[in-house]
Amino acid sequence: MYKTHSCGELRSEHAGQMVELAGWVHRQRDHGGVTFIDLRDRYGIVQVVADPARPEVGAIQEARAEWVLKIAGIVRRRPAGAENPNMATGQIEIEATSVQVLNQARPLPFLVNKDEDTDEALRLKYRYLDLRRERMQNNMILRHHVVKFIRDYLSERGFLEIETPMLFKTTPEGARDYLVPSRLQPGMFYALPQSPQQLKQLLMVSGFDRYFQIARCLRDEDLRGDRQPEFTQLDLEMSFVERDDVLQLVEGLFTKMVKDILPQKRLLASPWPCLTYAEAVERYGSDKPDLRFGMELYGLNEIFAHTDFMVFQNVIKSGGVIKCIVAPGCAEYTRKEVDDLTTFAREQGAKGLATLALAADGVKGTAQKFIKPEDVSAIQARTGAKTGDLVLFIADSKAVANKTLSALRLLFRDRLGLADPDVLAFAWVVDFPMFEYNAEDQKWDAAHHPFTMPKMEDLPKFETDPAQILSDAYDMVLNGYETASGSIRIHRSDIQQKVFQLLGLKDEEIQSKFGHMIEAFQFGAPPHGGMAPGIDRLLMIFAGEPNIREVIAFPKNQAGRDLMADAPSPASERQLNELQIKLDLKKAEEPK
RNA sequence: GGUCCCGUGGUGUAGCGGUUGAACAUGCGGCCCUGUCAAGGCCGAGAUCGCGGGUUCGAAUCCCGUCGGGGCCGCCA
Repeated sequence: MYKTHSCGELRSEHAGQMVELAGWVHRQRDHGGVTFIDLRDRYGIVQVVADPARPEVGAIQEARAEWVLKIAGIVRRRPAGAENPNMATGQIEIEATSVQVLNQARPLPFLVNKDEDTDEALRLKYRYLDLRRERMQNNMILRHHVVKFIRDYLSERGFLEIETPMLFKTTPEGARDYLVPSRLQPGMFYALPQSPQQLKQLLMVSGFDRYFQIARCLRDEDLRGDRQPEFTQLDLEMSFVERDDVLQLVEGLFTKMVKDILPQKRLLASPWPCLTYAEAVERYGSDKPDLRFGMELYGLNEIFAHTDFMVFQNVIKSGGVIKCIVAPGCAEYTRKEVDDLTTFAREQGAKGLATLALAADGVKGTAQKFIKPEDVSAIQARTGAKTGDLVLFIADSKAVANKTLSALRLLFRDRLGLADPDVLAFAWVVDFPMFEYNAEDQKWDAAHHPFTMPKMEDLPKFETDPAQILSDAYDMVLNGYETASGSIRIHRSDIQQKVFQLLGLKDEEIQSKFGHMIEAFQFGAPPHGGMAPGIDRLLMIFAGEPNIREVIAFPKNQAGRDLMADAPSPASERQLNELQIKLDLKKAEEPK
């Protein structure tokens, strides 16, 4: 070993000990006759001091930031008055007896001893340096603690961790698959798993009634701040359980996790709130509401039932809704600020935005002249809007009104600082619809996935009104993010057939794509269900990071590229030949 | 596929039509300095303002295109 101790562990009680340390030069302070180095490893930082005139420690003066040193020396209490209360090791220092340079370092492309904003492309290109920063080290350490907690918690409760294949089968439903060509079966393709969904259900058929896996999932869709093409889920599944058994287990897991490893965070409520999908969408316009603040949506169709305002009238006539939110203290918004909100609303799909400003010197706003004074009073009574507030109306289809007002609600959350960053507002959203109609393809899609159990009492609606069928699907939401999704699964092959048929799959297709599932369910499949919390997204929220990349060691950028290794990259002629693949690139650029 | 924003020494920013021979901080190099901890002092090097084209007497600054990066919509069972 190069070292007897870590840089972070030394304290007053080590005083007098001979120690050896190895680490990176965090900072160097050269005073001529005495030179200090802050030596860093992942456990912390300790001050090393030496007189560079002595040859055996002379290297302390040559050393530059991020050089790798081995230090031998004596731990001693710092002289009175020279202690540093801001450092964990600030009571002591190492009086070096030997300073050995293990490796030099070129000046870095950016400073790692400072948490300075740096172009993210540069950070990603030199990710291994970026990961030296305290912020990223902390994120990786937190990630380890979270995953370890999960493994311990579930193991103690009888869960088995079982691995499932990365090379599996493409499925017609859901996200776009990453395909992997087969060399041994030319022209055939594996798919990388979007999740181990089918495999974990088959493990239930095998009798592993409590399974989990820290599973990598891959989806070839466009990226977002909270979405990477490969991400990690806690995949778990249980047999002989009902919905609330799964919810209780997961709620218990995260409640204890927060208590044990996130002491700086507070749960909004325990037990967690539970909303139905319908309720969440009605009150917050979203199936993943941020419950850390109010600012709920209000439906105003009754108040405007007999309005003269043509825009509102027409929307009501055509079956749409008029809903509003109240932005507290925003009545004095300027024309430009309101225009910007309107632009924002349009970007979300709304046709426009009407406002009512309850200013101190009277009611103003774009809708003022269309809204009767008694209706203003009715709106205030309904929403609690006070003088000084700005009421924002969207008149549109239910879906557009909800989506737009939900986006506006989050805009005001950030603008007005309405949400406490130290609060974790976990909540359940349950009773999702089973199917959604896909107008573009004129067919029904599974809202969650096709293995989700419809509510038994809704089974007759398969023939009459699929839109009204609810399912035993549920989401865990946290601070406005969907952080887990799950369901009770279908374990009867007849119901599974029915679902596939409604989704428009032909019998041959069902057989070729999902025959193994249907068949498995005929060999004694137990009732089962589970869910899959997204580890990266949870960590992003736990760490207070603005995007998911900050909690992933080597993430992709928005274009799905790894800027460090420069992936993806072209395959060689030979590789393609072995796979019997010919490229047919439509867009000009040939790979070089 | 669409849309918006960003791109100035190694890094982070300022400058946004002409006293700017592009400024400041930090980093880098040299010298001085025995107690600092974002050490300090002095000196120095370092950017043709992502790239290409245009407008103009004059462009880092305005316009168009392009490349790179980010946010959002679509997409994400």
